[in-house]
Amino acid sequence: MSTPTSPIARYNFHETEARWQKVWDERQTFRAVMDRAKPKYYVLEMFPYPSGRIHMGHVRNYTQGDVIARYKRARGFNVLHPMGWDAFGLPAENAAMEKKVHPKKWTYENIATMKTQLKSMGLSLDWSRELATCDPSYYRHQQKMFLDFWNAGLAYRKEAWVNWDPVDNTVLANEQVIEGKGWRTGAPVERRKLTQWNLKITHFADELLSRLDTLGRWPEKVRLMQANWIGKSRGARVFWQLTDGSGAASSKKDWGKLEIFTTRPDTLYGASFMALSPEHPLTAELALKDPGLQHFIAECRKTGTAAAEVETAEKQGYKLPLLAKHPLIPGKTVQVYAANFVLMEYGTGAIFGCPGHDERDHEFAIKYGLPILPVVAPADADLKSFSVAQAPFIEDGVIINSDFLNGLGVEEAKAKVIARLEEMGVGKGTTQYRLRDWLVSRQRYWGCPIPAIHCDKCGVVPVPAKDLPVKLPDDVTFDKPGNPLDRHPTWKHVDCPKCGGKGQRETDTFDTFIDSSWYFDRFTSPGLETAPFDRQENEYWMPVDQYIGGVEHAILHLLYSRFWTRAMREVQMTSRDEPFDGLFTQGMVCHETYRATDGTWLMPEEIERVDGSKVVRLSDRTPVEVGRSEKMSKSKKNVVDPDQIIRDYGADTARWFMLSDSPPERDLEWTEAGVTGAWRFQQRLHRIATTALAEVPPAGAPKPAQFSDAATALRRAAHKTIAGLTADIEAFHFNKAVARLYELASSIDSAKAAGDDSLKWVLREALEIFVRLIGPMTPHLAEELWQALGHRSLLAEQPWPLPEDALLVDDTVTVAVQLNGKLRGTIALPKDAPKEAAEKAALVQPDLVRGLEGRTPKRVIVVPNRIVNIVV
RNA sequence: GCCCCCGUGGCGGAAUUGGUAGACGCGCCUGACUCAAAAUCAGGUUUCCUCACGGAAGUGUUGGUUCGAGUCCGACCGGGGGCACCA
Repeated sequence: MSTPTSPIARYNFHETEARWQKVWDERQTFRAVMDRAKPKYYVLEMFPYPSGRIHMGHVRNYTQGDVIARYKRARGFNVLHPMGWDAFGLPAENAAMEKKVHPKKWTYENIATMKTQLKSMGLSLDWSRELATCDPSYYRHQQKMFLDFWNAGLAYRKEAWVNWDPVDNTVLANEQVIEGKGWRTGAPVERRKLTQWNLKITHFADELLSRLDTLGRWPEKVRLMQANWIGKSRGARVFWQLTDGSGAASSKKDWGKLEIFTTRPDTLYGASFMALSPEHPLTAELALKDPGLQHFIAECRKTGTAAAEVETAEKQGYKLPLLAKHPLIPGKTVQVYAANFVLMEYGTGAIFGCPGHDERDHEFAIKYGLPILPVVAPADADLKSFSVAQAPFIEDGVIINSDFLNGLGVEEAKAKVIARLEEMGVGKGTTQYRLRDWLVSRQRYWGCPIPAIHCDKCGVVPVPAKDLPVKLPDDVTFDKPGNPLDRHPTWKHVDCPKCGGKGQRETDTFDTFIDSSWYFDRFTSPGLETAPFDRQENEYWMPVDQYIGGVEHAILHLLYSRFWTRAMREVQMTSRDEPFDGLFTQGMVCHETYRATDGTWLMPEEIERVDGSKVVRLSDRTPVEVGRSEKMSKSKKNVVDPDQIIRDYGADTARWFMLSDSPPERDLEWTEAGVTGAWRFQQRLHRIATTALAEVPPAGAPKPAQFSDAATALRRAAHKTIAGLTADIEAFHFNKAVARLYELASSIDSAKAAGDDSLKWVLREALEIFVRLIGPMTPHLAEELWQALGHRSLLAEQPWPLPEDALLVDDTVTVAVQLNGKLRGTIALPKDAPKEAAEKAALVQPDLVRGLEGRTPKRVIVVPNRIVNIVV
């Protein structure tokens, strides 16, 4: 990579960028102070994990946020734009094991490095509010909130089958298992039965779902993903009386009622079997005396949860010595099975099988030779030939073979059967959610300690508030796998706060997603020791007006944060429901991949393009295979270091490139050509401005009474750019904003003022507008030019320019003339010319006349200021 | 399997409510400057026919609605994302 240089390139970005960063810093330009007289605007980008160095994804994310922050500041808002560190997490522990460096040291060193890097980008951040989640002054409040939630019944311990990541040696929340694999390690998760801490996110399931509709400034896609994740289903619980089906006449045991959940109570008359989850308590009870069942349960457990395995896994059942009495058909009983496809975590862990109208039940019934009765038929079906023997019918239709439901539609039948079940006391209409409670225990060291103490006598006891924070011990070892806290010689041994007897600290730590579920609240009062935040400050600044981050957090982080806010509301810490008013999800930064002949991946700087198309390896000139553009990742080496780009081209160039061309929500391809293009434009701008400056009148020169045509044209261009660009920034159309700025730059560049004094004045006006408009995007260059224009103030503190409305509309418009909808030519008309005039002018347009070939128009359609269509 | 999004020049992408398709940038071509190169500046650049004027076709394919479709509707093809034995 080489820096393009030229004798004309006088703009020294190195010196300039450092100088203005220092000025902003010293003058605390971006410090946010509560001021009720001013409207506030809270801009936040998802805070980084301090992994070592910033990457291009950060550069893109923070550039976008900074454009908004600087723009809103110019619009008169009191802007809060803070930065912090999502500092707990496994990579720190992995580094400890691999590099023998303490996680704390590793983390804080990374923070220092990355802070320097972020500062070199010239971001308008209020660094006085910086926080790190691994700091006890942060997590003490988190521990306190957890105790409050616990007290309010929102946190609890439960033994359950959980997802275990065998590589990271910890449990994972449901949201952290992607296609049956751990979200970080990609290792297939294992099932383990453990007692773990959970947060009751399901308590808010309905609200988390219904409130999505009110998040108007969130991407539709994210709301949809959350809605699917919460997964609301309407249906019924139905109670089936169990009886002994073993054939033993003497058995008198009362097996009680089996509760099942179904979304299709309308198909109850088609029931042919019952199925229990292998993990269902009743299955376990029966297994005690049945080695065959024990074996079956063990086999089911072996099958992984990976998508591929589940897809191919055959339906397996184990016949239990039980029959279930049909709640609606007197005298009818069906066989009860344990079945591998029934999930314990959903509904009641038990189902009724209706093979006629469910694919899984159908497959099961075929395998075990169970009856398949149709109870729903298509409205137009011939009932004599209609059959579900080959395949289930799962669409809407008309109920048949179902007594009092016959003839009804599916939805009507559902309502009617639920009413009947409730009447008879054998069922109940219910709503079921797919969402599970949030499992927050992690068997790891580098996280926030869970403030609980286990006592043999008192059970699990909360750590008293006065003893917070429960600090992580520093003296831990990483020489063995497992949780260093658990094997620490002294840390966990404490007295029970309740009885004073011997107790043991909880050695699990919190899921780090808790840390990021309230940091935006902490930014409103970062130094406060007595509480997570000051209520007044919090109510002034929150909610976040614009949140920006990757779509990969569409469910995890965003859903957890929405939950945490509600949990805080439940314990009267806030009255707010939602933390993020506006959300924008930015695309990834991609780059081509390169492979050497031996198959190894190559870094972009290890290759060279020859003759435009051929690519060779720099070191030995061997050919290189160019792969498609993919997300920058260390494993494929297609990464470009932001530091190097900023060093070679400057922060403004990096920022400008990030905003150009690609719409911000889409993936961006990083190319060398694109960067040099952005760099050249910075140089060109500086040249255009300094050249024009030689001609323009001084700042504050009186406005001319009259403008020449050329001057008016440039004024129009400049003022239209203000209006267009303002709308573009509001709509996150940064690529279009950039295109407008290119156009205005060209207009300024081509304006030749020689002898035209009004144009000279306009040249200054246009330059001033231009410099203000690029301020949010390339702040250093803008500040430099602002000063060159003769201002002593800081551009960062200047208001946004407003367009003169009169200059936004043209006197004449170009109207297209069409013949049968095809363009023939154009005519110039005064704006808002009457329809008759437009029609008259169009009918004599030469290209149209030729196209008409003497035919008479049948009809003429006139769209004012746009089009005249002549139909023959 | 279910749900959702997207297909526009060589490339990234523009295109209010249906109303002049290809803004702007990159790349490429030609020219100017230069001993030369780089940089810079000027012009050109959807395809086909034509010296030109001009004309024809054209937004994944296909059918439809309309005076008029990149935009709306149907079917299909291709790419991407989410969920996934959720009863």
